[in-house]
Amino acid sequence: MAFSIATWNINSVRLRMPLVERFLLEYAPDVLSLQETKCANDVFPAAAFRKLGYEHIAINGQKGYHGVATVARRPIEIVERRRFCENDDCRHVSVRFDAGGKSLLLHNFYVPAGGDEPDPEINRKFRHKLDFVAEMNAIRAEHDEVSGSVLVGDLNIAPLEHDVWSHKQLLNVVSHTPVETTGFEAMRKAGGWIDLMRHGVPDDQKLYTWWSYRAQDWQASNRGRRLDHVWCSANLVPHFAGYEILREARGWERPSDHVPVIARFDLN
DNA sequence: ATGGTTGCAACGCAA
Repeated sequence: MAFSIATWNINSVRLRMPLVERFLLEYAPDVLSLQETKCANDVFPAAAFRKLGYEHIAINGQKGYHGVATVARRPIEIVERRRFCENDDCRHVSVRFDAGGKSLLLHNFYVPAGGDEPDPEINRKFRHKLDFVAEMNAIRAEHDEVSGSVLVGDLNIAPLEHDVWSHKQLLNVVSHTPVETTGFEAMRKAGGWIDLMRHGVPDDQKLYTWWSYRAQDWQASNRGRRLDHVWCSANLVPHFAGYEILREARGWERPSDHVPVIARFDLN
């Protein structure tokens, strides 16, 4: 049984609902996790998702900032909206659903961006980001014979050298500093998570999911970063059937600065 | 070396 999970930082779900519709109609993932929905739960465009066949919706939103949502064609059970760093930011929602005889736990994360100054002593947003990633150590890739875990989202860190357009030039830029990338990879491994976007892909192959709005021509300069991720528990790796970074979506009208990533699995 | 853009919401802040 084939199924697919997509993740996309949409940068305002209400503003970009036409792009979401286009994406769902063309690619029809079974499950879609969104980040930066930027709206409170009572104004989330649930009716539009239902009309597109995504009748099962788990949201954790707030007015104006952050916010995550997972929508699905199949029934999903909301598991948790976890708080991190003892504040009320809406940055996580987890759901459980059945797929091909297995019960899957799907975490959807929006990790703090961290501001511009990569010094936790003078930049509280960077401190918050480091603390948030440290707290993610509690999120483990739980699995047994009948269950598995997937973690997706905008994690706002590009961990490997070729996850950015220039390793050297970004070493002191928030998202690729050694303190971030080291803590990030340690957290991932401690949790038992597999980085599926690098599974079977050479480490020296460039992978980007985000291109800044500030470039004059994002396509020509191609100064991207891999900020969006798909992880899973080890027992799902044999069922992984490949993935796609939807680069073209960066060129759609009024785009998000992130593009969707679609991961495919085959169970049974 | 610097500044470049976008969204929210209604000013500057977050990204």
